[in-house]
Amino acid sequence: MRAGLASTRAMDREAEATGRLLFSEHHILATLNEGPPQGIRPTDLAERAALTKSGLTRAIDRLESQRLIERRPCPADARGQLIVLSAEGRRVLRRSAPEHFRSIARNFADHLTDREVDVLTTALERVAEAAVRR
Amino acid sequence: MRAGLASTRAMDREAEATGRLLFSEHHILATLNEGPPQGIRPTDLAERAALTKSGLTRAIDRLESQRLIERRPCPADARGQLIVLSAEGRRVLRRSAPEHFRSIARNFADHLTDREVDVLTTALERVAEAAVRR
DNA sequence: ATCAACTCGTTGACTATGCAACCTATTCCA
DNA sequence: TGGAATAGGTTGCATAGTCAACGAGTTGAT
Repeated sequence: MRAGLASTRAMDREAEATGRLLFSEHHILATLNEGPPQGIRPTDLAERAALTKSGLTRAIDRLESQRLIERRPCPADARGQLIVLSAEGRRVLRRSAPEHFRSIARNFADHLTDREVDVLTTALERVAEAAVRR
Repeated sequence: MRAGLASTRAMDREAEATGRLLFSEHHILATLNEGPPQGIRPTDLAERAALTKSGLTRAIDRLESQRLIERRPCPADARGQLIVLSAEGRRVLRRSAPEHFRSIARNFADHLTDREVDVLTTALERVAEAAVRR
């Protein structure tokens, strides 16, 4: 927990200072970018960002007000939506990415061996899956 | 990050529901309990809890208002303080601990092999040390 | 076909935490 | 030894996130 909290904070401080996307913002945009072109449902996005539904609503609000994403009605379910990356969002993501990854390296990955990265990835993925499904 | 966020949230929800100490509260009291009897300096405590100075001030405020800890003047440095676990704090910690550890097991450790626990511990400790020192 | 139970996303109210600025005490350099 | 720089802790203000309750839409059992 310490590692996650302290390194996320360090990365966000750097991002703020250089005008880049915050860690969680980058993560949401990247998830959208890698998803299907029609968009992703907020509930799915919440799971992948480890946010609650309401937390995700606020995050979406912020990103939408910056015109980085769009809310679209979901044709398959009138309650739901599809969140889509805007052209501007894609630009900002692309511009942010290189320094974002360097920041992850500096504040996290560079302190680990390749083997440790492998173990962490599979092990924590398992923990996250279990915790999210509750 | 997902694993840490989601499992901490799950544990805090359980703790709230059963009237136990929250994860971070337990961590602070346990750190005090394991430290020297004269107490621990807030700045040290902040590092061990991955909080900023101001975040720790607020956490201390809350625990003090519940009479679980005490602020004492620090004889060696008139600017500083020593935070000490109160008798009541020790009682509450002891009472909270068993279910706290079971909750950690359910929401985290049970999903990992022993080897994974070893790797995570040493690797993430290294990351946390590096991130905290900034 | 109906209606109860559930799901989706939002909102209000609240909490934890961050940063920057501040005051006080300490340290260190000239 | 005097004064600038630094460190310890608190505070004002801002923000992201939580939970519980809600309205609207969907599902499923009878």
